[in-house]
This record gives sequence, structure tokens and C-alpha cells, in this order.
Amino acid sequence: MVDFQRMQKKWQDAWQKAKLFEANRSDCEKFFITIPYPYISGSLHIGHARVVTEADVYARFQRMLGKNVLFPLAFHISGTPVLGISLAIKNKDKEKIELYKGYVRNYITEEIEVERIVASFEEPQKIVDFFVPKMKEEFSTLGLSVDWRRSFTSGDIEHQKLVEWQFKKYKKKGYLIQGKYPVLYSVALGNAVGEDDIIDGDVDPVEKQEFVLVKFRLNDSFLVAATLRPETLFGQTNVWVNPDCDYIIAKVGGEKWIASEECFEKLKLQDWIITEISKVKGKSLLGKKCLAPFLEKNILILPSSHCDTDRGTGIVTSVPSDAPFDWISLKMLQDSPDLCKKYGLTHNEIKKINPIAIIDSKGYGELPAVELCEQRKIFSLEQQKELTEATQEIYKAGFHTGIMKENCSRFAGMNTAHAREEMKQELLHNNTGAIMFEPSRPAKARDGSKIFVAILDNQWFLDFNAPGWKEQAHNVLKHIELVPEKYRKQFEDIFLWLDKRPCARRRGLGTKLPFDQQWVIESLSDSTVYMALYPLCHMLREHKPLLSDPFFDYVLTGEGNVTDVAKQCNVPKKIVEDIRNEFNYWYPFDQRHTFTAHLSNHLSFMLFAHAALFARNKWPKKITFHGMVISEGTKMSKSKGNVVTLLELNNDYGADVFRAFMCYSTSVESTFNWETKEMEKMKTHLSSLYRLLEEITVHRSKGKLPTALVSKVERLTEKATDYFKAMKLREYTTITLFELVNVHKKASKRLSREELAFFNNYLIDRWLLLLAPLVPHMAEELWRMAGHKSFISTEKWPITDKEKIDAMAEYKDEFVEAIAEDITTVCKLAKVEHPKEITLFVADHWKGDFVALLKELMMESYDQKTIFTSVMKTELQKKGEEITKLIPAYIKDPARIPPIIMGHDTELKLLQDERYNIEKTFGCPVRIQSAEKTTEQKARVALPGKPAILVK
RNA sequence: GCGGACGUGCCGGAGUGGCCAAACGGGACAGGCUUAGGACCUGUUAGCUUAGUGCUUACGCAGGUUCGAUCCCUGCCGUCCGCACCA
Repeated sequence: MVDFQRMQKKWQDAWQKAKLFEANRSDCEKFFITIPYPYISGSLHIGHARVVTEADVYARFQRMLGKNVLFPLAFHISGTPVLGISLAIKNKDKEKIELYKGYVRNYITEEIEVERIVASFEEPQKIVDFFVPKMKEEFSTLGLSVDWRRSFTSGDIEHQKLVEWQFKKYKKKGYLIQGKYPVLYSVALGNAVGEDDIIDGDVDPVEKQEFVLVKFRLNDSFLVAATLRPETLFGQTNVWVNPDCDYIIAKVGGEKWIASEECFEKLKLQDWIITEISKVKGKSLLGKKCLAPFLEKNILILPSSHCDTDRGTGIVTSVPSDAPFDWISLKMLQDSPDLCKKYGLTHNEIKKINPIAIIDSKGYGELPAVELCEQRKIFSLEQQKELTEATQEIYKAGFHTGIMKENCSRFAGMNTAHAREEMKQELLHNNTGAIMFEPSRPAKARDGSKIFVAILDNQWFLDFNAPGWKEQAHNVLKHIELVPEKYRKQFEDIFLWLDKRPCARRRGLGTKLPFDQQWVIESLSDSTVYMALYPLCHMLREHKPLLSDPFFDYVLTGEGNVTDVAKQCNVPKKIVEDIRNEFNYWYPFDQRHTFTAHLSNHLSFMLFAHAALFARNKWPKKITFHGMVISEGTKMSKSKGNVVTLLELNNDYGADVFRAFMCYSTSVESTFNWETKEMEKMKTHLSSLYRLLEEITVHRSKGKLPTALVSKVERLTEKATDYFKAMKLREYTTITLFELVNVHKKASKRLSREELAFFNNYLIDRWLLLLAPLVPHMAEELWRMAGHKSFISTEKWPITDKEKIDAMAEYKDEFVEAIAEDITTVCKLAKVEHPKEITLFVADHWKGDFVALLKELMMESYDQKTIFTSVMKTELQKKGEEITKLIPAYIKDPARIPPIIMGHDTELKLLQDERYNIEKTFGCPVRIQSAEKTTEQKARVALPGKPAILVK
């Protein structure tokens, strides 16, 4: 096996020493490619590797096309994850500490040192400081042509200043606004919580659910129930309270509300002002009547244990037609006079309560809840699980297929989704309802504290609907190139749907909002224009200008006056101009290669940001999309043990093998499936390819070239180039890794040793150049072997010599091959194992003329009659009888018409020339005859491109 | 539910109106090389059939448009992805 790792190290060092990929401003056309900057994490895996590798292969190609290529890479540290690691380590979270020790051990051998480093992670910055260099190293093992001088992290001061500038601009334009917003919240922590702060938040995500509060007038107060389905209110028959619980009467606004204590606690977090007045026992409410909204009549208050004071308001409005819990509660009461008596209720009155059918749902009768409970044999509230399932099923059916019945006043005939919204609005409008939020399931934060939904005031939003912004964003979109183009529609849809987006949080790493320091700009919002920093960052570090707004105004948009700006930011004017020129040269980026999943957030925000901040000549040029990454057929996850890290990759295979495998195994936009077995195959293939190329570099000399083979190589070069330009890496890879091998195989079979050396001499440089972007280390090694002194990485891409593309020569080649195949078939059919003699009859002159004419006619029409008439107008009418038979056959299967019609004489001559080769193949004499000069019956079936074959 | 994508051989996957039994690769089978294994080379890998280089069927299912459809249209079935405050 070839030692790819050794080769890789050698060339990576050489590149670095030569500063080969440090991109500097020049007179050359530039090409600036970016990818999403990776988030800091313990280990890089093949998921990270995909996007950088694809971008690198393309960057290398562009470089070889003669462009001045900039491929930079920065790192993202904003948001909660890094902070979360720090906190976990500070809290002595054993699991996390072990995990990170494991990561650190990848680089550090001494255990004491490992301990010390992990302990230092209590400080988030230390995590960044430790991992960023390691990540750069690991990425570099892939053979990336990245200019690392321009690297930074989103926590760096340069980046923060840029983001501040951006947000001040937003504010000035009115794109940044403040308002109320519900968030998941822990009272104990005094903070909003995200998925990773919640126990099992990743496996069982918690959402914010919107309940509608429904107010039932009871004397001078309101009994408040909560529902997720306000559209069912026409089916109310009664109200449920828990007889064993206490409720609170509280002053809310000018009203008195009755609900559970927990409920008022929740409401207090949601911007309500509440003063508790007194307690009331659930039991004491039973048997009373309250006024139900929409029904506009009084209904009974009844007991049910399914009222949970912790859920909603602790009071439930009863819709037995559509809610299994309600139906079973009601039924239990109706079936038990004793129970009624216990609560002092009149059994007869309760027996009179009937469910009211209100919604037509597909697949259900009048009363879905009743129906389903019978079907599933649900009799008791004890059957929690079954009841919940039944509820969900009805909910789903009702929501998606339900139509409101006649008895639903002005909402009759509406679909339920529409009715829900309308009825909610009416409740709010009449002040018989309100909105309350709840977590979708009971949830706890990692410290054990309960999670609520709180409404934050003064939340900062980006308002994508601010006047003018969206229009401009559409403009940016209109001018950008997308590969594949099909994603444009998706962008358009997302643009329409984008509204207000919270863009700052109370915690996490990142940039503080410049005008409100208690807020940190959220991590997706702080990474929409960071690409603009790539051209400048190393210069900012070198010259240290004061990073004021006028500075960025001038450098990024050209606003302002250099002299003033230079004075203001305390560097010489020349430097400011230099920085401005650098930006102007590189920006905008020419391509962003990224994951489709970013479409609805990062990419959209990025386009909006550019629309807001830059003039048209700085708008992004192109986005290319790649698919997702899986391993051994499934999603990568630690528990499945199928995560393949870059460290492993490098140890077991090396960069070239991975690059080749990655690009070959899937098209850019499809899912990349890592399969160890396949990877092994690629390793052996690449090894033998290396050996073959090695052999070619040795066995070569100058001389006459085989036309057909050279033509094939030229054609493949052209195809590879076209595919490459269109980002079709898989197709390009197929050609360089396999199809050229096949051509060479053919050559070594067909040519003499001497002729092969001539061909090799022509092929070797060409082939290596084609391989260089894909497997750069191997290409460098062989390039030197082939006698060159330069780096192949910065050589020029081969240009197709169109003169050398000779369709006729290639066709002749194929023609002879096809004949050999046909002879084999005929021998088999004739059951002649070892032919004694083979005769080939070349089709008559007129047949060639006829097929040529036919081909022309068929470009116009496939209509038999038309073609026949046209043919009969020519000389060929003499052969009318045969032609009558031939036309339908050719029309039925136009593939029979040879792509090139050589004609009788050429075909005859070609076969005569090849006679010796055919004889050699079949080991018997071969005769070539014109069908015109024989009486042999077989000769008549000869067609152009298909000589008749006679074997004896 | 809404929005999007997809469904081709044993498998991964090309093709996107006639040049397709289907590129390229993998697997399987047979043969060669080899002490053996690996690597490598040759052939076969839908069915049928034949003195003639062919025929028939196939690209989720059912229809339609067309001289002609894997490719266009309609419906159905199935799979996957996104639906926001999360990087």
C-alpha cells in the first residue's frame, strides 16, 4: 500500500514553508470562496470535513484556472454551547469533564496536564484558546489550501466591532425594534433557558404552547379555563374543577378571576398584574352555574380529578363530544348516582347532559370522543395513556380535516384551523378570553428548577418586514447565482415568511448590543457579515486602527473622507486606504459553499444583511449547496459509535483517500454516506492508481500519438473541466479517477510497448494536473517524479486541444470494437467455437446513401409516409422494395443509425486495415468483401456500420 | 397539516423526450495469474430466442399527452427533509 500519510505530511509542510496559499492582492482576477465557520467543539468529524473538502477541491481548481484564490476559515464561538461546557465543568459535571478530558487526551499525553487544561475550561475563553489551534491543525491534515493568516473567532474584538457597526446600522435604518416576547424561563435561574439547559431537552424538546383562556362569568367573578382548542367551545356542556383542590380568587385588571394558584404564578411571569384576594375550595364551586362564552348560557360546574392545578388554569371547560377526558369524566358522573350525591349534585340533572356534535371530521361520526372511547374500551380516568392517545388522535383529525357544523353560528362551514383563529380573536375582542403560554410538557432545568414561559419585555427583534428591507433582499436574491438553481423558490418562500426575529439573548458568548449592554447578540444574528472581515482581519491586527464606526463606514462602504477617518482611528492615511483597497479587491465573496439546512436561517439572514449594509457591487455572487453527512447508513451519533473523527481519518487513511472517496461517492447535493468498507476500496484503488501513474512517469518517450485515444483524453479533459466549473465534483472525479484509467487500459492493450510510451508521455502531465485539486499530495509527489520543479498546486489547468478531438477516429475505434463483439455473438449463435474463416461483407453504396438521407429526413419528421415519399423522389427509388422494409425498422429504433455514416468505401478500407487485428483476435483468416461483389445470401443483411458476418 | 425533495439493476448511483438493458463504481459468479491470500487481469450478471449480429419486458403504481416517455401532465402509494429564536 502506498504511504499516503507520509506523502501528505511532506507536501503540507512544503506548502506551508512556501506560503503557497497565502493570498495577496494582485492584478489577477480574484476568487473568494467561503464556507460556514465551524462552531468550536471537542472533535472534528467527517461532517465538518465534507464542506471544507468540497470547497477546497473547488478552490484548488479555480487557482489552477489562474485566479487569485482566497479561501479563509474562521471559527464561531458565540452562543450558549461553549458557555454550557464551562458551566458544566464549573459544576463538576462528571460526564462532561470525562468527555473533555477525552478530547484533550487526543493532543496531550501527560495526565496531569490534561487535568489542568480541563480545569481551566471553567473559563470559556480557555476552551476557545485551546481548541482553535487544534482545529486548525486537524483541518489542515485534509490538505486544505486555506490562508490561515486571515482566521479569527467570532469572539475577537475585530469581529465584535464589526457586529456592533452592523447593529448600529440596523437600528438607524429602523430594522431593529423592541417588544414583548415569550421565552422558556427558569425563575430560580432568573434567566431564559435553551434546549441544552433543560433536562432531556435534546431528546424530548420543549415548545411554547399557546392556550386560550376562556372566562365564565360567575356572579361578580370569572371562572377561568384554559383550552388549546377554542374552536370546540360550541360543544361545551359544563365546566370541570378539581373538588380536592383549592383555587384562588385574584384581582386581575379590574376583574376578579378564579383559577389555580400555580396558574396565577405563571400569569405573573407573563406580564399580568395580579393581586390575590382569597382562597376558594374546588368543592364549594360544584353545582353552581356560570356563563359560557359562545353558548351564551349558564352551564354547571362539575367535579373531575383530571383537572390538574398545574396545567392551564386548573379549570377545564368540558367538550365531551371531542375530548375523551371530558366524556369519560361526564360518563363516570352519569353512571354513579352515589358520586353525584357525594358532591351534592342532582343526578337527574347530570344525566340530562348530552354531548353536542360540533365538528365534522373525516373518518369519524358525530361524536368522535364517544366513538373512540368505546372503540378503545376506555371507561375510566385511570386509563391515562389511552385517553391521551385518543385525545391526540381526535385533535389531529379535527385539526386537519374538521369542518365546523351548522350549530356553530357564523363559524359554521369553516375549517377548524380557521375557526380556531377566528374564535380566539372574538374572545379576545369581547374580553371573554386571553392568551397564556405554557411549556408543551412539564420540564426542569439542569439545576432542577421548574421551567415556565415568561414574557420578556424589551426583547430586541430584527424586523424583516421593516419598510424596504425585504424588497432589497429580494434584489440581492435576484442577482445571486444558486447551484442547484431549484433552491431559489425555497428562498423566495422563506423571505415571504420571515417576520420579526428575536436577535439578542440574556446570556451566552458573543457581542453585546452596543446600546443595551445587558443583551448579547444571538449567535445566528452575529454571523451574517463576518465574511467581510476575512480580507481585513490580519491588517487590523497589524496596524491596530481604532475600530470606530467611521472606520468601518469608510472601509466597507466607502463612505466618509479618508483624511478624517485616518485621523479619527489613529493610523496613517495610507494604511486606511490600503485596508480599503484590500476589502475592495476581495469583496464580495464569489462563492459560499454550504449546507441546505442553513437556507431558512443563516443564508437568508446573510442575504438580508448584505441587502441592508452594502451596495450592489458587494452582494454575494454565488451559493452552492451540499447535502448532509451520514455514517454507515445512519445519522452520526455518539451512542451509535459511528462518528468518524478527523484524527481517525488521518491515522487510518490520509487526506487524499478521503478526498477521493468523499467526492466520488456522492454528488455534491446528495447525502454523503461514510462506509468504512467502501473507503478501504478507495484506498486500494488510489494505491494502484498511484502505481500506474508512477509507471507512466517512467515508461515514456516522445513519438507519434494514437489519434483515437488522444481524442478520448481530450474529450474527457473537456468534460471534466465543464463538470468542475458547474460544481459537479462527482462527475469530474469519475473521469480522473476511473475513466482515464479505462482509457489507459485500452491503450496498453491496443498499443505496442513503444507506442504506449509515446501515449504515456502525452498523458502523464495532463492526468496529474487533472488530479491535482482532488488528491493534491499524491499529485505533487508524482509531479516531481515526472521531472517538474514547481508545485502542481499552483500550475495551470490543462486546456483542451479541440483540434485533437477527432470524432471520426473515435468512431472508427468503436466500430472495430463492435464488430469484434458481433463476431463473438454470431459464433456463439452459430455454435462455432473456433471459426475457420470469417467473412465480413460491407453494405452496398446505396445503403450508405440511403441511411445518410434518412438521417437528414428524420431531423425534420418521424412520419413514415413523408420520409418514404421523399426517399422515392431520389435515385434510391430503384431500391424501393428493400427501402420499404428498412424505413420502419429505422424509425422504430433510430439508435440503429450510426452516429457517423462512413460510407461503403471508407468502411471497406477501414476493415481491410483492421483485418490483421481481427485475425489475431479470433485466430483465423478474415476476408473482407463488398456486398456488391458477391452472391452470398448473408451479404444482403449488411447495413451501414453493421457489416454482415459469415463464420465457418 | 404546510412547504420542499425523491422513488431506476443485487447495492450506491448516472440519465431527464428518440443515440438506454441503463454511464461510473461496488457486490456476486466463472476463468486466469499466484504456493496461498491480497492485489491484478478476462468474461458473465432481466428474460427469451435465433444462422445471424436480434426480440420482449423494465426505470414506485394507475392513467393521459406524443409517431415515440425513465424523462412532460393527472391521480395514488411510499421514503426523506424543513416548519424559527437552535448552533
